[in-house]
Amino acid sequence: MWEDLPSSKKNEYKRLILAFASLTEMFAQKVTDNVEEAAPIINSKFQETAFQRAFNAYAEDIGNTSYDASLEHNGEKYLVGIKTFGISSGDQKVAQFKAKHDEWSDIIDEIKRHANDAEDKATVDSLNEVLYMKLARRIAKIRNARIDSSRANIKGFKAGEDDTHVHSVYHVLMPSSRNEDAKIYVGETSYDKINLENLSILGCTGKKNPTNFFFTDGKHVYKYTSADSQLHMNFDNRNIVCDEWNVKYADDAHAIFGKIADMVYPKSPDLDDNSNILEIEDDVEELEVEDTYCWTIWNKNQETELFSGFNSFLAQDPRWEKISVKSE
DNA sequence: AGGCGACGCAGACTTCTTAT
DNA sequence: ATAAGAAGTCTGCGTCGCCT
Repeated sequence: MWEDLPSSKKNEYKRLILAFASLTEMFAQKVTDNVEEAAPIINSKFQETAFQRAFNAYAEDIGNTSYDASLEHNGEKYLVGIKTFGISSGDQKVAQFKAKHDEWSDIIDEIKRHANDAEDKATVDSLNEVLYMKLARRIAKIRNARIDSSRANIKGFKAGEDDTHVHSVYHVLMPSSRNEDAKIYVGETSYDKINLENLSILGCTGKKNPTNFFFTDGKHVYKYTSADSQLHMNFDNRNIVCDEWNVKYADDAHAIFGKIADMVYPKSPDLDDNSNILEIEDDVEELEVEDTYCWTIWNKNQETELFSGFNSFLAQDPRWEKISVKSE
């Protein structure tokens, strides 16, 4: 998809994303002295709207659909899953099956029991191979059903089941890590149904976690973690890069936010106008005085001085002469 | 050898939407 | 109205490797 999209739109997208990233200083928690060390910030919600705006795409992430956006270009239709994660991060969550947690708990329990007797990871894997496959098939079926229903519900255009001009892709932005040159990598990989015909089990993630395991359909490597019923996918980050943007950090991100504040909440001239403030005050309901207290502030000779500790600053004011004359 | 930081995993939390 | 499910995000903790 990416290489086929018009560069003018890609540039607009890039501009928006880099604008946000340039303000990283304001979001980086741990790098205060040297901003250059920070990893560029991408906000995923911002990314979604920026993408939709730049490419005139339709927002699809309504009602828990699998795809975030859809767009059409030169007769080709794209269903797009949008993600952000660090260039050196690991597997990403792609789906969740909480509703199936109870239904699958028997299988999970059995996997655990097998693992208890096992000496090492290899034994866990071989003892559970069949169960892993059983789960993997169920996971794949549900995942595929969701993708199908999302396709059917696509609002942007009619996507026929056998339409060869419909492509589904993951479009991801991957910020560089800390202490690297600040960059954002654009990545793209296929977002297809899991191929049920070609499933193979790669084994558990570790001897201690027998209920979490890897499997593959030949196209992608998936991982299922039973505790939260989450399906993860390996995006092979470095190998799906199709573009690379250099990020420049703003000299004074703070000031930029200040300007935004001024634009959105302009200092109203009305508020500097006293009469207006009086008007506002008039709107406030008059409070009824229930009790009053007063006390005298006198000096050690029990005399009240013209200037006490509370208003002594007035004595220094050259205007006091005039004021005191007037009041007399 | 020991201390420290980076990293990755697992799982919990948040937000939104839909089902009941 | 309320609960439950889905996706997205955050965080604690263990591990590993590097530096002293």
